[in-house]
Amino acid sequence: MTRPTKRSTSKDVADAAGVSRATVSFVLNNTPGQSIPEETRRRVLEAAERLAYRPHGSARALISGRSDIVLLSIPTLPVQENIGRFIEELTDALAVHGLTLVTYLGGAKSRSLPDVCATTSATVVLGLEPFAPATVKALHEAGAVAVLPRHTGDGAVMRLIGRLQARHLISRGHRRLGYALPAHSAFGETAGQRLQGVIEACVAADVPPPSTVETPLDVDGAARVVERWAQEGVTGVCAFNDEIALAVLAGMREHGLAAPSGLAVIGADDIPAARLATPPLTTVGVDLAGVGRAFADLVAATLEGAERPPEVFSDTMRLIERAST
Amino acid sequence: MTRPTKRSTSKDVADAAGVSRATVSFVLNNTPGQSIPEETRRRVLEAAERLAYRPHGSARALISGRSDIVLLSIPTLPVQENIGRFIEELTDALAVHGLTLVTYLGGAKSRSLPDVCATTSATVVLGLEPFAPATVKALHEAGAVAVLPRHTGDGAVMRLIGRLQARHLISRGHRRLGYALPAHSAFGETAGQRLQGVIEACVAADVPPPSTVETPLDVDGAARVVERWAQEGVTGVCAFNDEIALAVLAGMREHGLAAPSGLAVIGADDIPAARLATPPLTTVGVDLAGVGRAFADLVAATLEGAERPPEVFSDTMRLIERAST
DNA sequence: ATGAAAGCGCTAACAA
DNA sequence: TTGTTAGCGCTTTCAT
Repeated sequence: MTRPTKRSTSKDVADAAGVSRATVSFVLNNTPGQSIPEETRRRVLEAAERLAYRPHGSARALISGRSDIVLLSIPTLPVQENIGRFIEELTDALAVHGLTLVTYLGGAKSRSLPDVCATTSATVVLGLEPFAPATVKALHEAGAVAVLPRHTGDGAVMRLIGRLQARHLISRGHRRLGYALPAHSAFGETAGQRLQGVIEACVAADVPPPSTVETPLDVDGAARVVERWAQEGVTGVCAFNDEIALAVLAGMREHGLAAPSGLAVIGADDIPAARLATPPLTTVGVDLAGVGRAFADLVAATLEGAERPPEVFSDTMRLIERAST
Repeated sequence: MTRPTKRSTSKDVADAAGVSRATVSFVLNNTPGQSIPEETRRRVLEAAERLAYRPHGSARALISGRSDIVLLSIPTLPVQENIGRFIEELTDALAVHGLTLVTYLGGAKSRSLPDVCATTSATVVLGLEPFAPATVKALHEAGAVAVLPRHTGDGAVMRLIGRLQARHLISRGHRRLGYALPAHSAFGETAGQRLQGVIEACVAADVPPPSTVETPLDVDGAARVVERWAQEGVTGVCAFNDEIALAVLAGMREHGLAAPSGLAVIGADDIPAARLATPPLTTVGVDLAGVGRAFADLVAATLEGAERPPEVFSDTMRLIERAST
């Protein structure tokens, strides 16, 4: 069963079809500028099919100097349901360009990303946010042709999420806002960027900046945070994400508070549990599919040498109003 | 910036250290049976370090006939937070054996798994549940040396989850159970297996089998399901997973029912939102880290040729009792 | 229209 | 102890 069924090579196909390996290569790759008789072509194709021939990825990569592999690095924990949608869409969109996406989810003791890049022979390395310059350099030295994203405009997308949250609360008449930050920041820059967006919206509306508190994912901890906001006169809270918003809701319950009257709460990311919360959670949803497609185009453009490619990810998010605000 | 900084080769290192490529290879791989003078060894190591040399994965794979790559295939949607923990642990555990784990999240239009296996030159292909025999064959033909898991004992782990759920409810005195199945079964065999475990526990306790209903992830739909159970005299419900359990809770609220008095509810997977639900959700947690390590050992054993490797994943789950039951 | 041959970066016999 | 060499599977000139 673990029978390493000997893999068929281009030579096997050539022999089976009674031609040379070169001819096989020409046929299978549709190499332009070669006129192969229809009969030969058919024989080759048939033999390849019958032998379940698949070109050897390593050999191809070795000769062409670049593989068809795109490596997506996801640093750690925040693998939410939504990221799956994003990856799926990205996979499909990249497949159209003949690229194969695989994801590396580095654990704690895990090897460095450049190492992974080298052993997988990845041509492109993708991240959720830009890599540090030193990492970019190391990745190139490890064989990466392109490393993206480059400059997401200082987290423009993330800031936009924050702005959407705050503007909604402000438009509802809230003047004193709270911001629920993740407790143990495993979210990199993201948390700061979303918060920044909230602050920007406050400034624009001439409202004081939010009372920002790290909010743990347990009822008691969240209850203490809620209490503090109550003392400060906060009436509306933006949470870094839906999970934290759920914690805030749970903390409120401890004090007999209900949203939105006791405290208006808005989350971000639109996870499935948000719709099922009590009350249903207002949140900011992102069109992951759209982002995935845009990202794929960016990769393709970069690989083709476009020097200043689009990098447009706006128009991908919208406010989803539910009962919690 | 997309400067494809020319990658250094083993020849570069050899030149820099003033030795031959073979010597470089011996030193870097600690090839046994070679006595290299400390001085030479040092020079080679230093040169490799300075040039940021990393062996070319494709070249290695080509010559050795097998890469160090393990490909984990996750069919679709159910990428919950927890799977991230599992993957991370698996990554670390495999790294100890010198293996690199990457994940393939196939989208809709995406290429076939054997294709991905061939282009990535993966040596091992992993799935969350056993692959169909035809797929296994195709994967071997695509170059996979091992394809796992083989036979999870007909979903023994999944059945165990179901048994744990039902036994808990039964021990609480419930005699008429409900089972909340996912509405659009994107969960493959898993759903049926967990349900099977519930049925087994019912049989063992001489309780009628559960009233099984597909439960949508929205409040109204779930409310209808709850109503039906109420009519049937169901007093305790096992949900396929926590998300669905959350939906059941939401549906109950529509009828003014609270858990556990109105209906006892138990989920599975212990997602973060479970703890934050109203009331906090009793669930079955799986020690993902443990499963990850066990899986890694299985891979290593198989690669080393052990014909009937362990495949033990029991002792990895436990009941987490909270207020909903 | 097809075949022969070289070579991608690396490792491992085999020589020296 | 170190260097020379062949060859992994494939693509691609260059001859035929």
